[in-house]
Amino acid sequence: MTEKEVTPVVHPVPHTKMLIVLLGPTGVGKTDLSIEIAKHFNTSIISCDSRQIYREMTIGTAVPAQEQLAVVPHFFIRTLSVEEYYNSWQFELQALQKIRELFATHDVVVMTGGSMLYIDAVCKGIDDIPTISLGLREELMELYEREGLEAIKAMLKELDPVFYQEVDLNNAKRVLHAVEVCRIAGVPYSSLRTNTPKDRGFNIVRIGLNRDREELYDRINRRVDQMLADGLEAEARSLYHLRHFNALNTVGYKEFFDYFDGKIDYEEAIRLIKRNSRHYAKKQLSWFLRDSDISWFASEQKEKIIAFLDTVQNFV
RNA sequence: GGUGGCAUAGCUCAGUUGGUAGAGCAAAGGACUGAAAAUCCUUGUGUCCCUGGUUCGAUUCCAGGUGCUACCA
Repeated sequence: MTEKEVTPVVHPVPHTKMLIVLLGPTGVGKTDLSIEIAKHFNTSIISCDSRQIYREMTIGTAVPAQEQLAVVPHFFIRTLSVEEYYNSWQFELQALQKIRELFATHDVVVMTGGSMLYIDAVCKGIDDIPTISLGLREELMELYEREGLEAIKAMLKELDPVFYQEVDLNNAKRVLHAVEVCRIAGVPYSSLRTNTPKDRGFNIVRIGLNRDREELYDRINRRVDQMLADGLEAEARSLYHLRHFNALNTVGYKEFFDYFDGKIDYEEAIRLIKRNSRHYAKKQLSWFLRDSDISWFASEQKEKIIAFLDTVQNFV
């Protein structure tokens, strides 16, 4: 306490544990490297992937192979059914709990994946917001379908004029969600948004993996061809009856559903799966690149990355 | 070899009755806190094949060349 009087700045408790977050666009090569890193530090892997978490989807989500999963313990892979509701906040809670559990016996834990919001949820935290009831969601959805976005916008303007100014008013999902929160919480959504990262009590090192754009796209295209050879169409067909679940609003499946419905032909479905995967990769890069806390490496710099992580750990 | 057609964005092509151009696809950039592989926004890309000629002005008309293509030999 006397030290505090000398230095007015309160020093955070030195963290002795380190979470390595390996991130990057889809198809860049995160899976292989994450296993190497986990082996190097003799630890486990937290998967941070909003689709690999569903057990019914395997081919289309590029889940690590059985052999790879056997090398290092993986968590949050194929643990949920596509019929279950899930969101980034739940992931934040569960992943954090698992990470802390692992820290009891490990100094380092590896997290890898490409789900941007899920990564941020774990690293920075998501604001406390009451859980939305499915009843309200349906009620507002109905209103939206009956009276259009204008009606929902008008509600938001009334409930939360501050957020109304900030939000992308063309984005129905955002507007709808804000109204949901206001209705459930009884206060404006904007008043619940703190925009302050939470301290996790451990160090976080974020490694961004990237590679030449053309090469990345080529890998993505070829990976889709491999998925097709592995039976993606049959997998999609087996999930067709569950297509209305949000989990199946996923690249690789939704295009096949349109094909099954006769809306597009087979060639078009394949073309769209490839294109949408490329667009997804681009979108991920947009999100990650604006984050100045990420240390970027080219995908082939494996030794350099591990050396970098060793240095960071020794510093810790 | 002969005759015709074509040559414009990364691709497929449209167009300019002569005033340096536009669609689709591909692509690029961005937003994002409880649906996120979701959802939403923005953007164009150019020696109009080359060289001459006519013209105030040619991507457009004319001639020659080159390339591709079709048919005939």
